[in-house]
Order: sequence, then C-alpha cells, then structure tokens
Amino acid sequence: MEVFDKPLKQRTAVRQAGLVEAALSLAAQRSPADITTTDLAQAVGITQGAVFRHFASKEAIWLAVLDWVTEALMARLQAAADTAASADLDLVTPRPPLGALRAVFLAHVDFVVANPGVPRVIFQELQSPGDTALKARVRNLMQRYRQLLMQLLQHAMATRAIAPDTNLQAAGVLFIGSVQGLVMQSLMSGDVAGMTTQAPGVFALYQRGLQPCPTDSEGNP
Amino acid sequence: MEVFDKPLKQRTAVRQAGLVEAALSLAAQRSPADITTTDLAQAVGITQGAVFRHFASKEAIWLAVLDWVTEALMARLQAAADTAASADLDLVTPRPPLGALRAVFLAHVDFVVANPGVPRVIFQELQSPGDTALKARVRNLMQRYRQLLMQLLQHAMATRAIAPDTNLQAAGVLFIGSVQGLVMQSLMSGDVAGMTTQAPGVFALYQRGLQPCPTDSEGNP
DNA sequence: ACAATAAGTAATTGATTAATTACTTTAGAC
DNA sequence: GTCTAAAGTAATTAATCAATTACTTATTGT
Repeated sequence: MEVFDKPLKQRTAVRQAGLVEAALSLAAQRSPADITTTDLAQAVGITQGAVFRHFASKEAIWLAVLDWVTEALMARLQAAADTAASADLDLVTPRPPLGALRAVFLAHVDFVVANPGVPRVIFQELQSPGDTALKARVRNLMQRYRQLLMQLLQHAMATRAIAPDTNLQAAGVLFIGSVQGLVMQSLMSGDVAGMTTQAPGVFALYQRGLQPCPTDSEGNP
Repeated sequence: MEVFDKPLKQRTAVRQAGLVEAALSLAAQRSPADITTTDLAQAVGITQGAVFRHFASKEAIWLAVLDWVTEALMARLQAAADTAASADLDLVTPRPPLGALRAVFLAHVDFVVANPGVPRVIFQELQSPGDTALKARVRNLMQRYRQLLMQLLQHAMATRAIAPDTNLQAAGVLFIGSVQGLVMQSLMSGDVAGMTTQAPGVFALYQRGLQPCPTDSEGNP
C-alpha cells in the first residue's frame, strides 16, 4: 500500500523525464504525429497548460525523446560490442566469428522490443523534409550508429573474420536494413516480440554474406 | 504553344487520377501527414471544396494512392521476375545465379527512385495502430510481395541456386530489409538517386548469404 | 438547341490543438 | 513559521483543416 503521497508538484527535471517516458510509451501504440500535449499531460497527471512549464514547445519534447533514445541505445550497443570484444581476448575458449556484430545486432533488437515506440518516432522524424532540428537528431543517431558499425566491420576484416573483398559500406547498409526488415514486419503484425524469435535467423544469413567460405582446414572431424 | 484549352471541368476519373498523382508527388517532398486537401486541390488546379466531388473523404484519397502503388509496383516486380525467368530458359548463355531475385531487387529500387513518395506513404500508414483500412492496404501489398519472393526463393532452392539449409523466412525478411536499408539512407540524405548506385553492392552481399559455397567444380581455369 | 447532370466555386462550420494568460497553490530555503 | 519561486490550474486564443452548403457554370447526350 502506498503510504507516502507523491507531491502534486514535481520539479521540472522530474516532469521532463516523465513526459519523455510518456511520449515514448504512447508512441508504442499510436503514431507520434497524433499524440497531443493533452495526451501527454494526462499520462503524467497534470493539465495541458502545465506541460509548457517544462518544455518550451511540443517540438522540444520530441527533441528530448530523441536525445534519450540516442543515449540509451548507443550505450547498450557499445556495451554489447565491448562485452563481445573482451570475450575475443580469451584465446582459450573458441570465439564465434563476428561475435561483436552479432551482439550489437541482438542488442538493437532487444532495445526495440523493450521500447516499441522507438521505430515509430524515428520514422516520424525521417518523414519531415530538409533540415529540421528533429531530423538532425535522427541523423546524429544514425551517424554514431554507422561509426560503431564501421569500426566493428573494419576490425573483422583486419582479423580476417570477413572476406577481404567485402564492400564495407554495403555491409553497413545491409546491417541496418536487416534490423529494419524485422521492425517493419513487427509494425505490420503488431507482434513486437516476434522480432526476438526471428532475429538469430536473419543475422545468420547476414553473417554468411560476409564470411569467407569455410575451407576444410577449419577442421571437420 | 498550347492551342487547345483544357476544359475547366474534368471527369471524376480524370480528377481522381490527378489527385492521386499529386498526392504521391507531394509526398516525395514532405510528410503525407501534413499534405492538406488544400494542397492537393491547388496541385490539380481546383478549389479545396471541389476535392470532395471526387473523393468522399481524405482517407479515400490515400486508399486510392495505395491501390495505385500496389498495382504499379507489383506489375513491375512481376515483369522483372518473368523476364529473368525466361532468360533462365536459355540454356546456352550462362545465366547469373539468383537472376530473378536480383532483377526484382533492382526493379524495386528503380520504382522507389522513380516514385520517391512511396516510402513516405508506406511508413505513414504503418504508424497507425490496429486495423485501419489504410493499414490493411499496406498489409495486402506486403502480402503479395512476400508471396512473389517466396516463390522465387523456393524455385532457387529447388534448382540448388541457394544453399539447401537456407532459412527461407529469414531470407524474405532480409530481402525486404535490404531495400529498406537503402530507403532509410536516402530518406536521411535526401539523395534518392544514390540508391541506384549502392543497390548492386548491397544485393551482392545478400546473394552471398544465400548461395552455397562455390567449389572448384565450378571451373576456374 | 437545350435540359440535365456533373463539376466547380466561395463561404461557412465545427472540431482540434499548441500555446498563452491571469490567477492560485504548493514546496522548500532561510 | 513564512516568504518566494516554481509548479499547477482553468479558461481563452488563434490557427488550421476536413467536410458541408448554397449556389453557379460548364459539358454532354439526345
């Protein structure tokens, strides 16, 4: 039982976090374009006008949402990459090839499953033309994503984990696309969790496109 | 010089086609969500109210757009598949492996380049939750797309053009995703034509994920 | 030639919604 | 305790936009 009444008035920082969370949460169910400030206010338990005590405009809310997503997603992806890379240093246990890429792939899928509103927000902002502030945020996210990817791909090529003639730029596009394929399917079926099931199979195919052909020197008994 | 005045009044069928074209054309530049009936009216040279002489509602316009897209896209993809398949029958000229899949892939990319509004419209309708009429149209398009894909994949497997242990469902998801990856990039850079450049490289990687490893029996001189 | 019908206009309606305003209340520093 | 700044409310504003209405004009079949 809740004994302590939470105060009616909350600090701006708290409300901002609440509104960002509400925005992402509502975006999981409907299009971000028709989430109104009234919806957001209601979700956090204040009136519509009060929203503007904490954000200068509605756009500012989505900017904050994108900032949150960027930080949260990149942190998880980087962590996944680092963990897999440290496993690489263990020279005793046989490591899976492209382990880091696989870890990042699965971490991305997990993140989307845990935050189903994210793709909708991204797609929403990609729609706008030219150089809005919101689109710049999305571009920044993609830029950092691509940077991480290229780093992993280059390392994989240097350690001969992928074929030396691989088109790395195409490999990057295909990686992002493979996640998008899963996302699109989930958006249509409404079954976000299904992504988790299909993810390994899709990555396995992606992996086969990069790897050098295994020769018999790999040692089949 | 235009000698024949086009009549001020046009038949509903003509106006419908004009409005659909205008909608797709405007969607190439901005989000479909903020294309107003006034915009559409202006694009075809009538007043806002006149739009509703030809469509019962704004939603009906987007339904017609999706119908047009479905028919046009599927016709082109089917044609590409058929052409490639008939080339397969020529047993003299050496055929490229997965030629039909490649033809469909490139035809899809060409279609998007020629109709840059299409991805925006699709993304827009995917946003809406549940089972709106518009989303049903998108689902129908994807259904037909998947059917064509699976047909080609199964044929490829039957003719041993792809590895026998290939996960066909994952192959379908990855195929669609590989196009989506290109589309997303173009949406961010604004450079739709760049898709054409990158498409072959991306498909080559996709192909490598499916094909059985070439053995020396393939005949290197 | 001439209704009849389909297509067009201009103006209006009603609903929605982001943002503002004038005022009230609460929390917390002193 | 009390005073103040921050947070909240309720009501209003101004803009936008899909759809309707009453009325006008052009095209077309007979």
